[in-house]
Amino acid sequence: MGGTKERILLTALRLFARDGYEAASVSDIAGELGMTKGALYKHYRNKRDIFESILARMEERDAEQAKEQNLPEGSPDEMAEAYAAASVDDIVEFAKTMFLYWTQDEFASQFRKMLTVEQFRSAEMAALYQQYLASGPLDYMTELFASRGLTRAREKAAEFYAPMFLLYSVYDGAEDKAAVASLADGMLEGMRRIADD
Amino acid sequence: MGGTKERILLTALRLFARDGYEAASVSDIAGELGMTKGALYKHYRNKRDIFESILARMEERDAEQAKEQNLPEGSPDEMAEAYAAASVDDIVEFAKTMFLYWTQDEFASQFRKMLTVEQFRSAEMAALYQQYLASGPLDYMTELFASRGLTRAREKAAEFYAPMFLLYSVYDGAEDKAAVASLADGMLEGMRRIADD
DNA sequence: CATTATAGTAAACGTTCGTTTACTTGTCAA
DNA sequence: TTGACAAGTAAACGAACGTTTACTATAATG
Repeated sequence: MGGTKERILLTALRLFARDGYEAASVSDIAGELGMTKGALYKHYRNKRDIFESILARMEERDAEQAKEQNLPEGSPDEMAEAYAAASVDDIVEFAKTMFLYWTQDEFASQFRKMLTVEQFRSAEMAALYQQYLASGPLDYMTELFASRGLTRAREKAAEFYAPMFLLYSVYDGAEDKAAVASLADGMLEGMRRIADD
Repeated sequence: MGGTKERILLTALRLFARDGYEAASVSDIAGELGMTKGALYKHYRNKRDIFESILARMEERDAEQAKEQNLPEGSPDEMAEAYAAASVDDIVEFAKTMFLYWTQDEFASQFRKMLTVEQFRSAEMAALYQQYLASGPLDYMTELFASRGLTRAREKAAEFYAPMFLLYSVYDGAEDKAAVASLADGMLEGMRRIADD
């Protein structure tokens, strides 16, 4: 008894992220793990089952991570309180953590790529992509700024989040990934002045 | 003799953008066009030939578009001259045109989505994605600001281009696309102050 | 009018797909 | 020691894949 089921999950995620769900075959996944495809079916009912386990895993991780941050995921009332209490430094720190999470964390990084390549295939995938990576974080940061009573909250949120979002893509294509990471860090440092108007 | 070859190209692009190259089948493409897959082979040698015709088409369009703008694509010397001559208003206008192009123009919009979903499959696709949509435009705008003698050119370029880049994705997932387009317009208007430091 | 080219169909080719089946092995509990 | 279970293999299944072939209808050309 080993972490075979886990290894299947991670390998499938990596191939789904690179090739897309349809183009990544069950044989490919099994081949990468040095086993035959028949063995996969001892651990998952079918290919779709692996995919949905990945989505479920991300949901778990997301819930855990929200608990570790003090920035909340709870009821509207709780959120409003925590928003108002958040300093600009808190927000910058939150953004840095978020960038490192989606670029450095192996699972999150591959999951982000998978959502990127699957987003146009169904309304469900489009919604998840928006929620995790596009309008979701943007709306979140808009609330963050609005609750602090700042004007032009939406524009500020975009000015704040957009560079991070762009740097995800630049990071993915970069040879020197460390350089992009430090560029992102410097950029976020510079962001502290956005809220000072 | 009709525009059958052209209709195949556009339909294939739409399906490659939605499903990815591998997952979009020759039968799917033919089915959308109300013909059998055998007919496709009277116009293209094989599936890959359709894909490469799409890439070639984008290259043509890109060259034409560069000619229509007065912002150049030529030798380093020409570029430096034109950069220095470009006013901030020119840059804002260029950015607006660019946003409309990648969201409203049918071919460009689908091509952008196709690159997005194919970018992790090969180094060639990764390079094209970077060139057309990520580090390419970012480097271009960095040069634009640097040639005008502005400090922090890279940061300014990112502040300028990043919101556009984010809004591509928000636009794709939006129900009210007109609202996102006008948000983008307002945001670019606000960008005129970036260069005033 | 006969011929040639074009653009289509229908069917078949060999390969790969996701999935199932029959069988083998090792481990561990009764 | 035996028997059940877990985790693997190899082979087969039908369906779908990209591609090729043989054939048909239509229209332009000598």
